[in-house]
Amino acid sequence: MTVTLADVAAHAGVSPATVSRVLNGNYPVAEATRERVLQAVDELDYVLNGPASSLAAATSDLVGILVNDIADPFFGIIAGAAQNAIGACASGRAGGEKLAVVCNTGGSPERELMYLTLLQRQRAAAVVLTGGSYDDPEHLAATATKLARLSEAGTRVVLCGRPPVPGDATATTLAFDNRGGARKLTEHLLSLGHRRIALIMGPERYTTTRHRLDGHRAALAAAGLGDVPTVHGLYDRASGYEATRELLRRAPDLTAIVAASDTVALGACAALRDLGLSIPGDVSVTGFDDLPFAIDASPALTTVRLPLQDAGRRAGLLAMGTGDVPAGGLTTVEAELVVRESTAPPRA
Amino acid sequence: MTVTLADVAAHAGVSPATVSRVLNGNYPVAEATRERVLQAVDELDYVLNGPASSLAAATSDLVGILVNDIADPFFGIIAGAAQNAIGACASGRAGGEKLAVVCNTGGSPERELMYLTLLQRQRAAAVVLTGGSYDDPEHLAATATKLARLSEAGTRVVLCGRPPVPGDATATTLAFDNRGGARKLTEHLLSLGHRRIALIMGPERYTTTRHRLDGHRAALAAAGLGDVPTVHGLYDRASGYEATRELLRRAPDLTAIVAASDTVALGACAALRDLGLSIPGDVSVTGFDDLPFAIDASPALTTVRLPLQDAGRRAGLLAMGTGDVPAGGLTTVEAELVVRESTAPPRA
DNA sequence: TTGAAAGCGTTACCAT
DNA sequence: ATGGTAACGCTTTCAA
Repeated sequence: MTVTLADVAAHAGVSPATVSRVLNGNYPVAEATRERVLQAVDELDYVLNGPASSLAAATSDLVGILVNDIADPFFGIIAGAAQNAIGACASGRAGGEKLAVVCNTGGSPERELMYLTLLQRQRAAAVVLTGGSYDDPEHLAATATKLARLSEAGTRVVLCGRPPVPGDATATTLAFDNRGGARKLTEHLLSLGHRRIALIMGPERYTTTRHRLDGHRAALAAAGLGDVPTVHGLYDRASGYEATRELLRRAPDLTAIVAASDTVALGACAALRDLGLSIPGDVSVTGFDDLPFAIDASPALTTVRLPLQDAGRRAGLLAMGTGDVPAGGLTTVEAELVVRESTAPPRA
Repeated sequence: MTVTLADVAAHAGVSPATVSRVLNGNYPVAEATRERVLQAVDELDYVLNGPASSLAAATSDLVGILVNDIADPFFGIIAGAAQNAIGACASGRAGGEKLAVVCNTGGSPERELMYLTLLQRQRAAAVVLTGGSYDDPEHLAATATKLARLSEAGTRVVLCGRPPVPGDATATTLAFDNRGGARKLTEHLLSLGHRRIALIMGPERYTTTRHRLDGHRAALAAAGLGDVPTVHGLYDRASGYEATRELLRRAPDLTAIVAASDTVALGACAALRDLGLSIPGDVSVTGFDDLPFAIDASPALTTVRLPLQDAGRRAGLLAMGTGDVPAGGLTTVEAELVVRESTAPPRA
């Protein structure tokens, strides 16, 4: 029925082993034989049987990239960059192509574990976890265990913008400086003269949320300010919308709002619009580079994308183990918040 | 080293065959045996070997969802919906999960074919193609052939918002009415009084671009208007930005611009901002529901999401072959453009 | 209801 | 440089 490697071998007048070697390009094969085999492959329209190959080799060419929300461009950019980087790693099996795929956890710990199990089942070559994680001891332990199993089985683990796993040295970690980023962002707002600032943060039990909150508070404390109005929500547009209305109800005289992400900021802007507040002027929202008040829209976009793509590229390369690993093994890039500063003027 | 099915069998005091049956839940197994096996699985922390399973069964639980641009929320929403739908198909027992993954083609025909080959190699259970395709005879033929091969090999093929493949009856098609949508959108702008309209379209050789262009022209012709300023670009933000500057250079008195997608519209707005044109007032941009001039922001969001999610849900279900297929076998949903009407007033 | 055994298509080791 | 051939771990008839 379907064409097998043996068929190709017969057609080319060589042994299956030789065909395998040609396809994988790992062992030396005479140029003449090589061409004959390749031609046979072409003529028979042969496609390697992945499962069989993976079974025999005890590894597959699948790379899973886990994201919290596939509808959020933030993760899209990271995932795309990682996918490109991985695709560029033309090394390994037949054709060298890795199958880089994106898995959407929806921010659910259960789904995350499910995907990890599914990838483990596939004997994935690597898994890349992106974004913060739910800061629950039980889930953290379960994840740590699962990642350890994956490592043992030969799957490379990469953490991108996600805190390192406590007792694990095998995972490659690409950390974002959420705390430092949040601090700088807040300092920036303060330097612009803002004093009545509010925060729309992510879910309370998220690692990124905690770290950023630390940073915000540090900056505020240094400026002699105490706690500011804060609302916790999801990293989505609806949360930004609701949070903003809630914040302005509680503190109508705000001059600046910090949103947890671009998508959240979009919702915040929609709320301001609905409330009849213009932007800029009455209230500034920081966190998104595509809004009217962002002075340097184009440069900002570049600024945002470069570090992220670079992060993705590195994550991809590290995932493949082909190199370029900084000496420390741990890279820190600017927090996303930092590169999205808004320079909107305070109200008065 | 790693735990195998045989190990589980030994631990449970049954044969490998029985373990397999329990795991797949396809054959009747005595309840007592079943529990014993499940317990052994648990105790040994056994994870099925996907490749081996796929090899023996000649099929895998992998479902590939191909998108043109993973950083575009439009595709993110579709992909997420499809993934949810597929995940919800908990057909069997602990082994019933499908591995729904997203592949980013970047709009490149070559990458699309590469991913299809990679999925074919994996003996994927299904592939879902989303969005328009490059309208080149050679590429179309290559894709058609590849999809035919996939079908033959037992992989279900679903086209979501993508034109049907000419000589193919096996693929499930979920079509978007791009032509009708574009027509209605244009009519809407005309009914608001706009006469100086410009178009930012996608790549010229894209199927969706052609169909939409047809619709726009039909509406314009019916209103006694001839060709309007038109620029072709990619479906991304930068294109929207450049195209808008170009259009306003050519026709400074425009009152409305139709963008090819939300992302393109974002770029258009950035350009207007940089040119010192306020929104709304001087120029209206249609195509995005998150901008200040969109009157009914929240309802619009709902309106947008429901049909898309529904589309995704159906695509997923069809992909799994579990049902709910409309009698005709072919479903038509509103074009994305239609549900994103803007009601911004014309300039004067 | 359960067990035994024959594949499934590659890879990799061992010869040659 | 190439061929022969055991694995690889599971599914699935066929028997019992």
